[in-house]
Amino acid sequence: MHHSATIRDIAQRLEISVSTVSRALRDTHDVSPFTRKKVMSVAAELNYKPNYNAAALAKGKTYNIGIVLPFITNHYFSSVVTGIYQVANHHGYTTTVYMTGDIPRKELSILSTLSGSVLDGVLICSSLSAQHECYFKNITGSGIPVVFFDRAADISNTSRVLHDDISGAYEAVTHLIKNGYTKVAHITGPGDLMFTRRRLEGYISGLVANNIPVRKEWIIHSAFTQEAGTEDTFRLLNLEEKPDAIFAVNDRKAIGALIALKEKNILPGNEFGVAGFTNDPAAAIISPSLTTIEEPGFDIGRESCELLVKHMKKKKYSAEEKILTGRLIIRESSNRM
Amino acid sequence: MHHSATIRDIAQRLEISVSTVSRALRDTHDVSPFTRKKVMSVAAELNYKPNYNAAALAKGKTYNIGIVLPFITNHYFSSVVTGIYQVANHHGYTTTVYMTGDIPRKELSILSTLSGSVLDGVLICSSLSAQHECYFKNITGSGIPVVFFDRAADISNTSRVLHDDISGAYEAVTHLIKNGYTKVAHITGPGDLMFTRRRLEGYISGLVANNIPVRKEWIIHSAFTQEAGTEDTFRLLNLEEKPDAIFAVNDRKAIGALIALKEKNILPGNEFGVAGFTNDPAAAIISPSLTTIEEPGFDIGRESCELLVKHMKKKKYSAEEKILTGRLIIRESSNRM
DNA sequence: GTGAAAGCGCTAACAT
DNA sequence: ATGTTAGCGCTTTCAC
Repeated sequence: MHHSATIRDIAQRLEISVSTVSRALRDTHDVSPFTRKKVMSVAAELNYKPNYNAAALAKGKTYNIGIVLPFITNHYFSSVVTGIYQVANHHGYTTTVYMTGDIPRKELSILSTLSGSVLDGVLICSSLSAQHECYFKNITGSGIPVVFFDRAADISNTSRVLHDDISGAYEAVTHLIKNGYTKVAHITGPGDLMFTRRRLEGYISGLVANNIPVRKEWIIHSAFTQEAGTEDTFRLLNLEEKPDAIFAVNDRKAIGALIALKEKNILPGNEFGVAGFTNDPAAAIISPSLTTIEEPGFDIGRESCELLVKHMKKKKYSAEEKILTGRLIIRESSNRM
Repeated sequence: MHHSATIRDIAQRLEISVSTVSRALRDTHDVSPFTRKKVMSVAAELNYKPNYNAAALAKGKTYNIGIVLPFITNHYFSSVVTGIYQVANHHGYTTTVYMTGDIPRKELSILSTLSGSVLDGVLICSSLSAQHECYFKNITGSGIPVVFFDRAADISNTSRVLHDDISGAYEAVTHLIKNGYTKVAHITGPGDLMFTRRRLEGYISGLVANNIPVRKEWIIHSAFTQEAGTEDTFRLLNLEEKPDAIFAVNDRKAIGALIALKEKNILPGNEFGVAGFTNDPAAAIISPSLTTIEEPGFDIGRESCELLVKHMKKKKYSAEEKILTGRLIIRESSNRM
C-alpha cells in the first residue's frame, strides 16, 4: 500500500506552494484559472484523494451527520434513513448511523460518545422509554445542532419533525365510523409514549366528534407486536359488549388483529372494520388488505435533514417544529362491499 | 459553543505532559496506575471527548468501515447492514453507508471517492449491472481491504461472502417436486446477474435430478418486481402446456405469482405450488403464506464484517470465500393438504 | 514511567 | 495571485 498522494506531492510536482494547491482544489477564488487547471490535472494524474480527517481537523468541521435511531430493519426507519441520506449527500455531508436497539442504556452510551469532532449535527429518534430531558443534555448542551424526528424528547427549544399522529388517528377513526362501524376499539402500545398518547388522543376525539361514547374497556395497551395485536383482539371479542371495528396503533398490531379475526371466522371488511397506522408494505399484501394511515418516512427523513442543514449553516438558530401529515389509504379491511 | 476539552487541557490541569495523558487515556502500558487514575478523573470532570479525526490523522487509521450497497429499504439489506453494524461496533469501528441506488454510474462515483483517509476497509454489494472488474480497480488496487457480499464482482483474489443460491434453488425445486408438483416453472430476473444465473442453475439441476425435462418456455426472465411476477404467471397460465408450480427468483415475484393465481381462482398450495427466495417478512403474512428459501441477511452481514476485520488486522491477507446456506421454510403455498 | 518534539494532511491568517 | 507559517488534536519515536 503505497502512501497516497497529498497536496504536498502536487505542490512539489508543480513547484508551487501547498496553499495554492489547497485553494485550487477547493475552487476558492484568488487562484488563476491556469494554475487551477494544472493542479487539477496533476491531482487526477496522481489519483489524489483528499484526506477528510485532516480537513476536518483543520477546519473544525466534519461534514458528517449522525443519525441515532432504534434500528433500521423495518420499512419505516429505513425510509427515513434513506431520506436523510439523500439530503445529506446533496449538501455534501456523509452520514453515520447509530442503532440503539431501542435500549435506553445503549442510547445513552451512544449519545455520550458523540461530539463535534465526529459530526457537525445529529438527528435523533429516541428510544421508546428514554424520552427524558436529561438523556439528551449531553448533546443538546454541546452546541451541536440537533433535530429530533419521529419520537421527540419533551425538550423545549429543540427542533423536531413529527408526524401528525392526532389527526391521522382522528381520520382513521372517522373513516371507520363513516363506513358504519360505530363500535370502534383501540389497541395500542405502552401508554407513556408521546406518539401512543397522540394516537389515543386522535382516536378519542374521533369518537367524540361523532357523538360516540368512549369505553375504557375498548382501549387496550400492550406491546407493539403482531402477537399482542392478536391477543388484544381475542380479548375484545370475548367482551360482553363487543366492538365492531379496531383502530390499531400500528400496522403490526392491525395485522395481528386481522389474524385473530380470521381465526374466529370473522370477515374483516364486511363484518368488522380494521385500520392501522404506518403503511408498512405488508399492509398492501395481506389479505384482506389493510386500511391504514401512511407515515411518510422518506419525507420525514428529508425534512429533518433539511432542517438540520439549515441549523448547521448558522451559528445561531432557533428551534422549529415541522409536522407532516400522512394520508388515509383505504383498503379492504375497512370497506363494506 | 465552548471549545471542548483536549488532552492538552488535561495535561495542563495535572501539570504532566500530553504524551502521558495520551498514553493513560489509551490504556497503554508504561503509565503508572496512579497517573492513569488522575487522568481519567480529570477527563471525566472536563467531559473530555477524544477527537477521532486527529487520532485518525496521526495514526493513519480511521476505525471506520464503508458499506456500499444499492439501498437499504428492504428487509434483506437492512438486516445485512445491521449485522455488519453489530460486528463493526464490537470491534470498535463505526460504519458509513453509501447507497448506490443500484445505479452503476453512481456506484462508480462513490467508489472513486473512497480512500484510506476515510475508511480502513469496505464492504461492497455491487449494483446489478456493474459487476465488471474495472469498476472496482480503483478500490481493490488501493490497498484497502475489500469484502464483497451478496453480489460479488467476478474478480479473482478478493474475498466474498455469498449465499448458496444454487443449493437453495435446488432445494426449493426438489421440495416442490416431492410434494407432487412435477411441472415446475421458473420466473426470474435479468439473465446476466450472478445470483440469477445461480438460482437458474439450481432450478435446472433440481429438475434434472428428478428426471424432469427442462422446458425453455417455462423459464421467464423479466424484472424483479411483484408486477412482473404477476404478468409472468399469467403468461405461464396461458401456455398450452401449463406448469403446476412456480419457483420464483425472489419473494416479490413469488407474491406476484400468488396474486395472479388468486385472480384466476387457482388455489395456491392445493392446485398449484409456489416457492420464493429470500424470506421477506411479507412471505409469512401473505395468504396463503409463501414457501421460500431464507437468505440469512443478518449472518451474511456479520460474516462479511468479521472477514473484513480479519483482513484489516493483517498487512498481508489472502482472499477467502464464504458461502452461507439458507434453509427451506415450508408454508402453505407449496403444501397440499 | 514520563517528557520533548516531530509530524499526520490540510486550512487559514498573514505576508508579499 | 501566490507563498510562508502556524496550528487543528493526537500519536509516537526517542530521550531521560
